[in-house]
Amino acid sequence: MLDTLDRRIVAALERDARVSFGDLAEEVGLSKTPCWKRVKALEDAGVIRGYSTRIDPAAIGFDIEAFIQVSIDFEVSDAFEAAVKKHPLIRRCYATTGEADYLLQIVTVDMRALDRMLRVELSRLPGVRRTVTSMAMREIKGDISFADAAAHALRG
Amino acid sequence: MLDTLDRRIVAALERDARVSFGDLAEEVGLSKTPCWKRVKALEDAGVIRGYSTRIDPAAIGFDIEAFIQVSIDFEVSDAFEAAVKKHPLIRRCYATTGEADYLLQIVTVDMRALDRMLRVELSRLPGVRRTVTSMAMREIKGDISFADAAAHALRG
DNA sequence: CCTGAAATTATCTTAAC
DNA sequence: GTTAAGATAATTTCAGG
Repeated sequence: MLDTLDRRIVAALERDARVSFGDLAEEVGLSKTPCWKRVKALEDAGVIRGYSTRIDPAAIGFDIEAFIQVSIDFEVSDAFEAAVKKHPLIRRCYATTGEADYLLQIVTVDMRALDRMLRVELSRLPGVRRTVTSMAMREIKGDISFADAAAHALRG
Repeated sequence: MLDTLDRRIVAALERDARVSFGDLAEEVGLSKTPCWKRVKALEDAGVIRGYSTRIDPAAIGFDIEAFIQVSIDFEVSDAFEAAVKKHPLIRRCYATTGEADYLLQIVTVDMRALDRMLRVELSRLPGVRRTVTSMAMREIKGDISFADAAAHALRG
């Protein structure tokens, strides 16, 4: 699995995906060449899936976030999942155990748009039987460092 | 708000945060300098919060993901939230409306670690009264393009 | 598997238009 | 907004520990 140096590299890249190899190497205590090689190896191994940009939803007008538990007819689960992937306001979706079949996280600009999203768009996705909505009032924690998680898992 | 070019820039940066300004400019139909200026402006405006690396949890051994609805004593909500922020296995946390007070997303390496996480660690966080756990069996959709979401919100 | 240096190529950033 | 140019950085290669 990841050794200490890999975890340092991953942690640094999670913090700032655009750090230069020079700075990254210095930060993790390597010289540039092996640092570069490790990053490439992590990319090839699929540990690093890509580099992305964190956008502030509120800064572009998405003031409403909500979680929606969705129960469906499983005969049309493929069509449901395809529709979920296509819908721009559905931020994340997981198939879950428990009372509902899926957990969705969505964004909208306001309550009016949330109403429209639930009443008009979501309810008409393939197979949707029942939805239970919970508003996200505040984000306490956005995304963890998987490098820190890995270090914790090793210890504990 | 964001104009068409800004949205194209954001969409491209969400796909690949390490794209060169040369390629980015070509992709969005600008020359390098105005493209670079727009990116800086988006950073200064807080639209771009930073650049991060997508890690595959499964590739580093985190085979279990779960959502946990947590109800707490609100007198100790600050301590609870501080503990959540510190815990490496808590991936995300939102304060929510509904039956529970918070929704947590956690990762663990296996079921044994999940049991430990729930029974030993989570239950001992400040103020925790009740937890309801749901396993994430499969990720249907990871993270949206906020640029696409913004374009959708404008249209509809 | 590491270091260090050197050469090439690409990219960033600023300045002038 | 464009084009152009100097400063920086990325990437590859190689000799050596």
